[in-house]
Amino acid sequence: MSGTKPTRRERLEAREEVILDAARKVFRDGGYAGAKMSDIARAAAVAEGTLYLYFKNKDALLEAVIERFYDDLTDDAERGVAPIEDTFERLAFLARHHVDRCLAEWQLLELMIGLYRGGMGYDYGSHRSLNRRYVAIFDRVIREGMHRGELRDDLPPRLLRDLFYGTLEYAIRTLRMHPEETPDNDGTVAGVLSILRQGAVVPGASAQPPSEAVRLERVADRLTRVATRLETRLDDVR
Amino acid sequence: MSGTKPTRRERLEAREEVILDAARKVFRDGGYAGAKMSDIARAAAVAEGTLYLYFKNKDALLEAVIERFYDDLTDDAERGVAPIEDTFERLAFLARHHVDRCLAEWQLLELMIGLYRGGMGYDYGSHRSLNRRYVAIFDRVIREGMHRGELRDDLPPRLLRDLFYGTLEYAIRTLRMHPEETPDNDGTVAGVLSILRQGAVVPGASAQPPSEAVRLERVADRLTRVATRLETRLDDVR
DNA sequence: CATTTTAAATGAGTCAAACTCATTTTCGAG
DNA sequence: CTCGAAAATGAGTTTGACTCATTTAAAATG
Repeated sequence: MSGTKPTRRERLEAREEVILDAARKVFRDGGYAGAKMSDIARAAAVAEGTLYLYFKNKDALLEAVIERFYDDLTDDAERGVAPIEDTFERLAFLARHHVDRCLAEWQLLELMIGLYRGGMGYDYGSHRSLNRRYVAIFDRVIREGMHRGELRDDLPPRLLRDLFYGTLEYAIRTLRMHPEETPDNDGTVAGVLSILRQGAVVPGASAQPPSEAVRLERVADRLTRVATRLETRLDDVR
Repeated sequence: MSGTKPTRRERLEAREEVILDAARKVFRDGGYAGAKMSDIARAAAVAEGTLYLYFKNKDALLEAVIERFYDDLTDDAERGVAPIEDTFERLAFLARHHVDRCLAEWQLLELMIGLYRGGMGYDYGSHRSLNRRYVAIFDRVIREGMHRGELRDDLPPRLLRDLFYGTLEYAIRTLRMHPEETPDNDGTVAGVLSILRQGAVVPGASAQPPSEAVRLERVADRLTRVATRLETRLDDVR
């Protein structure tokens, strides 16, 4: 790799990266209005006009930045969920992941929401597809949970999604707004899960004194999981 | 009232109202970037410079508009909750009210979120106190519900608040983003309440936990379903 | 290797919109 | 009616996004 002269295309892509990185930083700590195109150009060591060769305008540049953020978020979520078996552990991971990442770069998140500030004839399309891919991970977990009989299947997944991400993002916003209070992300995540558990779970799966009924249900859980494993194996065989 | 010549102070306040009304309209259907100060001035039948006698700058004007929106929202919520006795009916009212109002003027809502777009050294203070007053209504309902023994009191009200408003606002955003799907506000509201009900209610206070016999039957059902799944798979393989 | 052609980069210049301020208008008190 | 202060005005300034004629670098050609 080193030693080979980069092709034209490679040079262009590298420069785009540089610009995106610079823009991300400037947007992150300046906000939309605070981020001047001239600042971004300087940070990327590029002339101002050059920015417009790579991105139509300031909005398009911000959108590209957000697209990258979203992509990273999605990839990491996907990788993180993959090895986890239990539905609730999966949800716990997704919640943690979302909160941690969004807190780390919450400015970008707010910017993203702000991008779609009314009117301005904006094209939601690209954001929609990003969101769809991210949210698909959650949906898959939910669907599988329902299929395994661990989750109530009379609730639309859409509602669960709104509840899950809505609660988390609202909590993040609340948190950023009252910085004097101690964060307690764990508390938030645990709380959401607790409500989901006792609110979206097939009745009986909760703690309590482990009655015979509950034990039976746990056995059923285990059998369900075994079945899932078998199914996976069968898929492999084929 | 009519016939009396307005005092100087009254005239000033009236003019401020006019400006605020104009600004609200222009912001609402132009968005932040789309709303030009000159448009607002024209809509208020006032010179551009005059705007700056009443509001320090564009941001301050937007903030004032939002403050009014929030105030109205709060007053109506307060009035609406007052005569209702039952905790869940109160929550249902608050949810409905929030969704309806926010959908009607969602542009303002997004603008509000957007106002606090990073950096720009903005003072969250005023928004915080607005939010506090609005949210206090919800908190009161929750606290009373806990006191009456209708709600679990091991959950922090803050979490319930994040869940309630977070879910609703996320749902609203989802809705605005996918206009092809049918709205179904009722569904959303009902869903949130259902989850709250079965997730935040003291067990036994409302729906009794199912009897052991019922649970056994459910377990049997689940096992049957598992078996069916396995059989299907095996058939596929063969 | 020299030359032509084509792509990429530049930054001075344009333009639009937020904001300022010297001037004018309005209005009430004396 | 007159004067002074408060309020309003809009032409002018400033700022920052965006354009485009020109320059520079790279690739193709012979």
